[in-house]
Amino acid sequence: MPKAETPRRTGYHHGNLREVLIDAAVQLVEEGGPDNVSVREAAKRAGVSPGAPFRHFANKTALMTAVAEQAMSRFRSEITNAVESVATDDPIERFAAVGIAYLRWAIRNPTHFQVISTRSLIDWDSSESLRHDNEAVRALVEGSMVEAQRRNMLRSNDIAETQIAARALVYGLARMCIDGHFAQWAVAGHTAEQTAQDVLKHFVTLIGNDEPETAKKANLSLEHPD
Amino acid sequence: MPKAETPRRTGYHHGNLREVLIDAAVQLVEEGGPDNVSVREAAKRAGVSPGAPFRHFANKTALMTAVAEQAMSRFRSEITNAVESVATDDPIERFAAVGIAYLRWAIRNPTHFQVISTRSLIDWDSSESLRHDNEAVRALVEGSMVEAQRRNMLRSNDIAETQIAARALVYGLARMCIDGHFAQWAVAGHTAEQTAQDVLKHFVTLIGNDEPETAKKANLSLEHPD
DNA sequence: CTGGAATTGTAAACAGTGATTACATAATTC
DNA sequence: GAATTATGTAATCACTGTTTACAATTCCAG
Repeated sequence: MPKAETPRRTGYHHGNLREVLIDAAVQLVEEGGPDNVSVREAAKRAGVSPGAPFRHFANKTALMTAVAEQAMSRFRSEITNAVESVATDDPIERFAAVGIAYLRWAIRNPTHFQVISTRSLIDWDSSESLRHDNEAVRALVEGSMVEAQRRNMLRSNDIAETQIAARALVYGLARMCIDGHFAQWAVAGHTAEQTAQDVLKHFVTLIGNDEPETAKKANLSLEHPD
Repeated sequence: MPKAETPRRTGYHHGNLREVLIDAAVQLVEEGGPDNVSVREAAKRAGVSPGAPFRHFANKTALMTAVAEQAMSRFRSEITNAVESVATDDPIERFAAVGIAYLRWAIRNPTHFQVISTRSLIDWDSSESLRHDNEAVRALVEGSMVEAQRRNMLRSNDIAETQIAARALVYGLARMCIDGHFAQWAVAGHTAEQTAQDVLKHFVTLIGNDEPETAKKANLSLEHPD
């Protein structure tokens, strides 16, 4: 990732400070998680005095919210791209694609996922863009769910509950990974990402109307998931 | 809750400082979440100098770990009590009881649930008691799962994946509540706790071998769960 | 008992934090 | 070109976790 932080105009005024501060904060998040971010360090990396950031962000939370907006935008892109590049129009497969892309991004960008999902770090309500991107993902899930029901592909007709269950499952898997509840998984030969995908697919067959394929006896040799 | 903080021996030595500090930290967690805890404030409330706590805890994380141990112990108690007071020996009902007790505790003690589930706050690996209590809950789930499979009550034979899905679902529901992903739920007439329970029961019927009761059309009128 | 050792408190300091204020400089606009 | 506005600096405040040197207390062996 080439940093877009060429401080074009040199001199007293930075000319680009807002974006450079966000970039610095992103970098700090990547280096050591959300707790590693400090306004002062971001200012230092931008080559500016400790008070300068407060001309562009009301407080630290506002800076973190800007970081979250950027992360959320990429998160959404990855998911929408994934579901658009799915060949079939089978709604359940499309739903699975959303979940897989979701988990993939969360597990590969754990610190950023933490930023967008931990509401105490950011000012969720004040950000139009955050709500908008989040709603887009939610609508994607709901759309495939409704279509699946229309085609009578679901086991239960209560798609509201199925949908919440789906979101909770995916969110739970993602957070269990980033919160470190899965220490043993990698050891067992499967990566966290692979395991999470398997569990998601398992769930997808559970909600489906078809009888599940005669249960694979290969027990995945997952021993003691936390 | 009567505080157990009568500083028995007055004078230079406190005599009870370790426990009083934990109590103060617990109080601070209840007042404003984990971020509201500061070692100095805990010391002040214990009537002691800012450096004193470090005679009993190597660092702030160690103090938070002690808080987590207390919370985890109560969390486990509530769950084991709930499952023991379940009349039937139906393993699926017992499994559901675990999940319901889990969600009940998490939603009613959100800040403490945050402490025990956010690994960056505590030193999970160093605490025998945390791992022990956690393992007890996990074993409870696994036990009912294995028994359910033995009685051929499960739709899938892959109980490893079903079990992880169950944990992820419950953890996801709990965290979505405490992370504030459910703002609208309470508005819709149902409490978060009730909704989470419904979704859990929905999941339980999904993993079961029986055909689900002809889908309740009452759509819960949940509009836009985040 | 007594006296040294271990325990557990204090006081002061350090570096780091978010945030505010008064002020200076640069860019913008009339 | 002058006034206004935007955006930087420097200094400062209150607060944080943590460490250090020191003092008071308790404990245990002789």
